[in-house]
Amino acid sequence: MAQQIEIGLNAAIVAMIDNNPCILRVPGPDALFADALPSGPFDPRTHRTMEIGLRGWVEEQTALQLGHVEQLYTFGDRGRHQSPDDSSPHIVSVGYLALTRVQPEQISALKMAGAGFRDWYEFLPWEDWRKGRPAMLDDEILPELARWAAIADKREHQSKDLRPSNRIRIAFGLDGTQWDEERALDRYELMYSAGLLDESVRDGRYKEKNVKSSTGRPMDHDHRRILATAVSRLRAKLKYRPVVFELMPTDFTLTALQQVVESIFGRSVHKQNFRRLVENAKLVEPTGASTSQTGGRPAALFRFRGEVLEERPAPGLRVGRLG
Amino acid sequence: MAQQIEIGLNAAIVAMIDNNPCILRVPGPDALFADALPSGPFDPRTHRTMEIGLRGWVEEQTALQLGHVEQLYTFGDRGRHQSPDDSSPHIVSVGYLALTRVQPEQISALKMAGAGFRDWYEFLPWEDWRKGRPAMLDDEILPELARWAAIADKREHQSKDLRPSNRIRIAFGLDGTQWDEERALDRYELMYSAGLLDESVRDGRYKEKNVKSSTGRPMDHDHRRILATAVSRLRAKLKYRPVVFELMPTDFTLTALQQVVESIFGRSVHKQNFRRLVENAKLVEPTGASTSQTGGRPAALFRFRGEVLEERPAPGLRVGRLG
DNA sequence: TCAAAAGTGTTATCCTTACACCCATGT
DNA sequence: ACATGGGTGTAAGGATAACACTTTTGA
Repeated sequence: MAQQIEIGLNAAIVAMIDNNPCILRVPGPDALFADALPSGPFDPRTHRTMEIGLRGWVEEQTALQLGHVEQLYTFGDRGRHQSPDDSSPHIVSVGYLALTRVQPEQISALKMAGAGFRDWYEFLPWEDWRKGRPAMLDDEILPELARWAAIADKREHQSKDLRPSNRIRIAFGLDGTQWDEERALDRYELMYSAGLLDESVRDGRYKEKNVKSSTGRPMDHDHRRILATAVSRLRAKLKYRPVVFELMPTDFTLTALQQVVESIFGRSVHKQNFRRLVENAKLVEPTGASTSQTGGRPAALFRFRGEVLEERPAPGLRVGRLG
Repeated sequence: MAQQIEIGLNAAIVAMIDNNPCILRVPGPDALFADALPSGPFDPRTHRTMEIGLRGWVEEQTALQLGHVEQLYTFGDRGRHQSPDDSSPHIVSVGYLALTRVQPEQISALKMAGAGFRDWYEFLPWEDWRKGRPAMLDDEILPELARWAAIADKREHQSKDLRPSNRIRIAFGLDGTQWDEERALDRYELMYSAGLLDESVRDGRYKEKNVKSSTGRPMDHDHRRILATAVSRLRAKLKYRPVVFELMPTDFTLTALQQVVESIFGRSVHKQNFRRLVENAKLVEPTGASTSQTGGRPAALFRFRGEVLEERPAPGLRVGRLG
């Protein structure tokens, strides 16, 4: 009668390494195929809430101190990840985004345990526009998506949802519409549906991948989807909450702050406007010190001015268009 | 080893009745105490995804056609709703927001089954500013919140989160900060923590309610919290997605549209600016007909122009400040 | 003719965007 | 002196917010 289910908690744990956004990966059960996100069960007998449970096993297994933690989405994912030997007992999984800072010695400790941080753009390479529009979009992704859309449009021609070709146009910023970095999840899902990802094949949706070259590293289960959700959410959150600072050292230069923001958004931002924004929002204060580690003129050091949280209701980095 | 858990799906199903936002309520298990949100189990054997499961039992039990459905939040809520006879077996519950249209005959059918729609402001009366600032805020809620904050501030004085008095200031728009209709959830949670709600007492957090008069109808379990989440989410969503139209009849006057938007936001909006907004966004088109049902000059009828979905990436009603 | 609601035209202000130039240090 | 990155001032344009008045019906 009452259906019994097990809950899995999966975390996309983000830290900056050399001003690049990295996520913690562990070897997947099918280790040859793909990485996995760290995950653990939720046991309501030992943890009062799921977030406490998550913090518990993460800090226990990785010795990382988590800062901001945020629930992303819950899915009961039968139909996905049906490996023949279905060793995964949990049917419902809850995805989380977590932010942390990481020290070099922690990195080596993790490495010995087989885990480690990896640049999130290795999993989602089309999301990185910092060096301009990624060539793989026009070379591989968009042509194949267009081919798929032509078929899918017909199949869904009377659905009341948006037709695939339009979803693609909006998600990928085609004809007139512009690229919106927050739509990372939409892009992932379209590529999954169109058979452009290793996961599309693994889940039995396609016989073979519809594109020859790499479309980023795959992950176990839905983990890459969770990562795409985390990327979308973090990119959106930055604009109205000062969460970036949980990824920064206590003292930093404005350029370093800008680089971190750019690396998360996957695009460059306008230097002066960025600075004015940070200044007007009173998000930081000068420490008084400066550093000449950067080459060129020494840069003033700043720290996060935590009091903004108590002053303004939504202090974020509402960065504008391309820089 | 593997902890077995049951999943409950709870839906805040919203429909407009006489231009007021109403939610579907059913008699709670503890029927004398409070209403409940409709809820049902998730059985992965019969439903591929949780959303399909939800649509399934809702349409089966209520004969309502759901439009937009959106997951809100998942909580593993031990510690809440510990009724002495804990007859509720599920420990994890997933909250959903769903929009629907309802006909008079459906209302009577539901009434016979003991269910029915109720104005959501009966549950959250402090959220309705359409007739000005609700008196209960200054009469009851804010004084008691201030008293609680004085104590709670001390207890949490070294927490790195915001102190309660500041969370109150931001959530309720005190000194300089202005009321933000999207913070309905924050407000609910603060009132719950401060012992202002019947739920605070029922859950054993307080011996008695800290305020004599009514602070809105209580609900079972976390259901009023889910409702507050739904209100927040719908208010936010309206601004960047044209979901209002799922709550409107196919043909409507611009004033009716404005009233629906106002009733959801719980505040009035500026008439001309609202109209210009709707017009500029090309969200509607005239049907050609007009109605004189409204008293006064007949009003032109409009319908939703569904093509905007295919044209603009984020077509919503970015309504501005107070009208 | 008057009440009640529909419907329109215009201006001030601020925020976003874009532009180009000067400054301080290490080599 | 020159390369490198740090740091600033200012103006154009568009979106937002605020304003008050005219029009068409039913009673």
